[in-house]
Amino acid sequence: MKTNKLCIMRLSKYKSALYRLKSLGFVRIFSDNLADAVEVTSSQVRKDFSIFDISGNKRGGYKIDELIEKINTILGKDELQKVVIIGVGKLGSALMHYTGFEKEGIKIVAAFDIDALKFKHKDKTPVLPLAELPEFVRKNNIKIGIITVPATAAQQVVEIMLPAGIKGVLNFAPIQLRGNDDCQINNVNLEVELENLIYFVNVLIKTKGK
Amino acid sequence: MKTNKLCIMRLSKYKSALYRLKSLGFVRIFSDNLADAVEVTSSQVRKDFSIFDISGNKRGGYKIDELIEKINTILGKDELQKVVIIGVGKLGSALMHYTGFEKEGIKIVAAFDIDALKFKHKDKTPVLPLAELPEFVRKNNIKIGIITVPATAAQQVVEIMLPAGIKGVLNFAPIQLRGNDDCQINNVNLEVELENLIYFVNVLIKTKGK
DNA sequence: TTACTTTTGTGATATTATTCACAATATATA
DNA sequence: TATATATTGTGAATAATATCACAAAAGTAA
Ligand SMILES: NC(=O)c1ccc[n+]([C@@H]2O[C@H](COP(=O)([O-])OP(=O)(O)OC[C@H]3O[C@@H](n4cnc5c(N)ncnc54)[C@H](O)[C@@H]3O)[C@@H](O)[C@H]2O)c1
Ligand SMILES: NC(=O)c1ccc[n+]([C@@H]2O[C@H](COP(=O)([O-])OP(=O)(O)OC[C@H]3O[C@@H](n4cnc5c(N)ncnc54)[C@H](O)[C@@H]3O)[C@@H](O)[C@H]2O)c1
Repeated sequence: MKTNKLCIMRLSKYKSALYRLKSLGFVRIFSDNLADAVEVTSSQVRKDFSIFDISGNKRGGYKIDELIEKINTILGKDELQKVVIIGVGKLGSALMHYTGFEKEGIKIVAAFDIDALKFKHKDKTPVLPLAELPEFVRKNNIKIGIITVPATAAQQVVEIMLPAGIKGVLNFAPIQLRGNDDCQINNVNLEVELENLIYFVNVLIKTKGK
Repeated sequence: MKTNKLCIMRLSKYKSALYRLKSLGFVRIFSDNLADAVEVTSSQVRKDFSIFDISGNKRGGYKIDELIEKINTILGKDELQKVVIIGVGKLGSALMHYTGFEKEGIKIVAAFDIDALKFKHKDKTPVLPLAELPEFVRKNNIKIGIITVPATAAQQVVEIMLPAGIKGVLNFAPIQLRGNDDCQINNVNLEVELENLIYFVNVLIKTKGK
């Protein structure tokens, strides 16, 4: 089964579009509609589905509920995903208090910091000393961590997370982190995102003549 | 000149690596070193440079300062980029008070909201009523906006930004926004990023046998 | 039932991105 | 100076990804 990152990202987007379409009263959907919603071609949608043996009905399209179910299974969303955050600063606390992840079955169960002023042992989502991370992660069988510490601290945080058993990291520090074969590290680099946008806006302005 | 999004993103990453290498005392650099820093192949690095007619010295590599300069020119970073934020909630204010963008020549000059409690007319980076956005954007010749409003409000915010002259949008609301030919909309969808990570972690765990 | 229409599912094809591989050449060395 | 060596720059080859295009199936209508 050939899969790639972009294809998996599209599956997420299809799902999100499906929830929206469902809430609008749709029960069945065609590859065309989904394509419009996610801004890809309809053959892209069908090809993606075909990779995962998702099939619909010729002429009848796809049943939204079944489709959501199937995509969730593929994405591994059968059970609640527990996630920890390391670094409870501006960005870390925004993410920590964001409720939008829960509807996707993602729950932030704890956060960690080295600044004693941030500790909140008794909160619903506690903020704990970084030193307690390994034990917490092992006890609660956590696989995923979000890094929102300064760039200078990020690699050293990874070195603590790996032996603790973390298998996936979403890193917001603007630095390329090194994992190992047992751990997938994805980076969200907002500086890079903004620079990219600026480049294409400049191209746009130039080609359109202001 | 053929360019694509990934290539531009790599340029940003090269630049960021170059700053780091420079601060470590390096003056010249080889495609190999950059490749390591950004985790791509050295031929990828050279190919990217070749697309933009960036050339080094056979056997002598590239001079870091010149390289940074050239990349900045390509990325359109000759002058300070002024950016506005719409939606001063948890995420919006984290971004607004983040100082890391300034070292990249990106300055958040104002933010907008509809909640009167958020307004800060006198702050260094003011928070203004959304209604004032068109005038502010025109007067200050702003081209880039960051959207951090709830998904339900995001499209309507775009409709206000487009006629005001915004040419590039970085959208954090988990919804596919529609722009037009005059405006580039890039999405940062953290739900999708997390789901993607979860997928690949599951694959990893399965293939490695726990 | 039959004819007609719509939409899927997927090989074949086209496009795009990456890597290979090596001639050209700048630098270092003796 | 000549020789050896490392590194670039880039076409050609390969790999990855997306689109095309159409037969097959399923629904609709008469
Ligand atoms: N704030 C933003 O909007 C934004 C935007 C883009 C990127 N980032 C990146 O995200 C990261 C966090 O940014 P921020 O603005 O929230 O920073 P911040 O300074 O507000 O917060 C950083 C937090 O990390 C904690 N910390 C420091 N070292 C630690 C360690 N070794 N272990 C655990 N915790 C540690 C600090 O105590 C602090 O609470 C940075 O790498 C930044 O570059 C932030
Ligand atoms: N907080 C996070 O960590 C996080 C993570 C992922 C995605 N997001 C997305 O980012 C967006 C913002 O999230 P948040 O947690 O900061 O939300 P929030 O509720 O804390 O803030 C939203 C802000 O937008 C303002 N607003 C609402 N409608 C507006 C309008 N029409 N014009 C201008 N301002 C308006 C509100 O007054 C509020 O200040 C949401 O779309 C959310 O889904 C947030």
